[in-house]
Amino acid sequence: MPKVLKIAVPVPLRRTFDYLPPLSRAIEELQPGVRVEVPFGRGRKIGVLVDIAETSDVEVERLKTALSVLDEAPLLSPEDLKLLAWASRYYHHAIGETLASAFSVLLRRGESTAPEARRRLHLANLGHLEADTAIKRAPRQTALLRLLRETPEGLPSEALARRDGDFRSAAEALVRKGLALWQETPANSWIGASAPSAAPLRLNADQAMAVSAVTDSLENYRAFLLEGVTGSGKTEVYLRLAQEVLSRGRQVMVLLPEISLTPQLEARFRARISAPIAVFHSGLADGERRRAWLGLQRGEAAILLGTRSAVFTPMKSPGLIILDEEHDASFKQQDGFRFSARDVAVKRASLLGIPVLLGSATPSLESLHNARRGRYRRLRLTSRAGGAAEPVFRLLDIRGQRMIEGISSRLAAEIAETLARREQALLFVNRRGFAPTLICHGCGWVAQCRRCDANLVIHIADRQLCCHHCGYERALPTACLACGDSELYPLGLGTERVEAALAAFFPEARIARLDRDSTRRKGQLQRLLDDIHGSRIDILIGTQMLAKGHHFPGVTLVGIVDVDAGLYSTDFRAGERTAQLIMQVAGRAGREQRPGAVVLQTRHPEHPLLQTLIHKGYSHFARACVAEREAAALPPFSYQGLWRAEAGDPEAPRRFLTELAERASRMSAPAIQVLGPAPAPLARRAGRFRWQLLVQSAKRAALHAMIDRLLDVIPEIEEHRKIRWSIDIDPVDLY
DNA sequence: AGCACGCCGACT
DNA sequence: GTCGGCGTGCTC
Repeated sequence: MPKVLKIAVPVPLRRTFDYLPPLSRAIEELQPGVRVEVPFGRGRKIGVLVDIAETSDVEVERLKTALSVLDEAPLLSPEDLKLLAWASRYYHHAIGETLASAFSVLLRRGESTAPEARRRLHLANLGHLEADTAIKRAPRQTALLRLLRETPEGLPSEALARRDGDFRSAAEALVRKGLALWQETPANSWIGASAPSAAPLRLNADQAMAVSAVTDSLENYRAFLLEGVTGSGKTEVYLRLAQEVLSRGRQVMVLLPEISLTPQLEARFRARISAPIAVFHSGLADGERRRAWLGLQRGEAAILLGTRSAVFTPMKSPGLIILDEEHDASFKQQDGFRFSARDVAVKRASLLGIPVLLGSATPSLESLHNARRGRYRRLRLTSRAGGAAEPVFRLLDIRGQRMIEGISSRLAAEIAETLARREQALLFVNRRGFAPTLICHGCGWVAQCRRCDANLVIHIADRQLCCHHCGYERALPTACLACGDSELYPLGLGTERVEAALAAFFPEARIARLDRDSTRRKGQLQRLLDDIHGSRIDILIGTQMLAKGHHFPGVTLVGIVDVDAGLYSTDFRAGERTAQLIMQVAGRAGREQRPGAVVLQTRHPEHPLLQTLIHKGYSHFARACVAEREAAALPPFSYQGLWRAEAGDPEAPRRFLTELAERASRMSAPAIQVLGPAPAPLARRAGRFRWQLLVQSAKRAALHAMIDRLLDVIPEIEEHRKIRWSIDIDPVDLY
């Protein structure tokens, strides 16, 4: 029997496939972690060699021979493979797809790792002089020449094939005429490497303590929870540690919840660190992404800056993982491979024997609990660096108050005072659009989405009704679609409506809105942020986007227009999230020397969440919340897996999950609770009916064993083909 | 997931 | 008589 290659093929199947070694390469040279092209079905696929075995469960005559090995040396190290195998098992996700997620797109497609020659097109001396008239009959060449005159650094060759036209032949024509010339750049030259321009800041006692605690354990696995309010100087701690790790010749991985936060952090890292930084941002072309990926894999790039999908990127010699805003739900992937980048980061650090640092002003209850059990070491930054004052919270009881478009007169007065002091105000409204509902005064009809169980949201700017769940859009009707009455009213508040109201209140003020709609186009967010920093904005209205990371030093008043929306929800995590949101929004105020005020409009000023949070602080609130979770045996005191199922047939998902639940109960595992099936929170979305089944246990191993057994019996369930199902481990969105 | 095979309805 | 609907089964 010849040796057998165990290949993870990128298909949604929970097993590897066996192949005979290719004829081209001696088996002794093969190592797990190389990409292998294999015949699969009637096509070919790029898989990853995960193991070399003596025998196969498949008869040898049925085995196909691998076509070729794509890499000289493994692209994934044994530690990478171990991490990915763990993730595949833990999240019950197909091994081939799990492994594929570690590669950049081009490498996944089987393209070469050989560094491509990089060329830039530059203006030749002649090009400076030549009048455009000489080539006026060639509009492409004229346009390109003009572009080259505006870009002294030259144009990369890959930028010539653009969406607005292919300029490659025009480029060659200009080169032939001596107006332009190609310049080669070495493939491994990093655009990122730069001379540091900023000096390190002085550390306060807390920061110094945190830096030394992590430094002391750089040679071992250790998880740290770095707790510090906005402005307490977490970034400075990250920078010091990064420098220390780099000085030991190792790499640093830095993960952030979302891409809009990378430019700020990137700028701070670049100002202080001269080593090459590989940033994974959404604007990266496939080729650039491969270059960054290979730079990290080969150890040419020293720092990785990215979002959750970067957590699996192979690195040659990682020495530290930093994950900022660890409480943020966007670290959890919400479709397909539903992993938590935070939990994967911790696992990766433990497999590598290196420290991981989780930072947050408002740590998740999971992490606080881990700290309390001694699994994480807690590090606290108690004072605001630079001596800025803590914001002052004020509950604004709006019961019986006269409200105009959701704004009480007292809030309006506070905004007026802020503007009079020539300071900035920030208003948080957790919904984009004008109003979440359109209702008919004549008959009570409400505009609903035809395909979802949701109301249509009014968007005044483009005079449309939009479904925020399926993307459905229609023109704003002028009369009721049910009774024809023309008295239609917007119900509820969105950012657009608050913006319009404030524009009427404060006609002189410069008002800006920051939400997904106003920042859709590239560069718009940056422009808005620049305007805020440049004091060209007086009042800023925005959604969640405002709450994350951005610093607004000129803001001294923060208003939360409707805090009650977050207080009463069926999701057991709603309280935690609301508290985090309040603290995060509050963190935008009172930077630098001016104290900030946070005003919360509420009809429930006595609500325990608000009282505890505001008078005793987040830590206190979190402790109370953890106690409640313990009493109710909810996470982090139990572990959950959520089975989601959806189909066009309204009853099929329920029947499917009921069958699954019955099989689970027949398996008689006493440590397991099966809850449901229940309709999903949005029971109908984009025309599909959705149900879910919660599997819960205080014992993690028992939960996973049960899920594995259920996965095995799914093919026996009659309707399993009609249903699109998925399993979500450690779900963060239950309802 | 793809992709083919296969067996029943409306068309050149 | 065919084109094509998507149910079923398989991928080493």
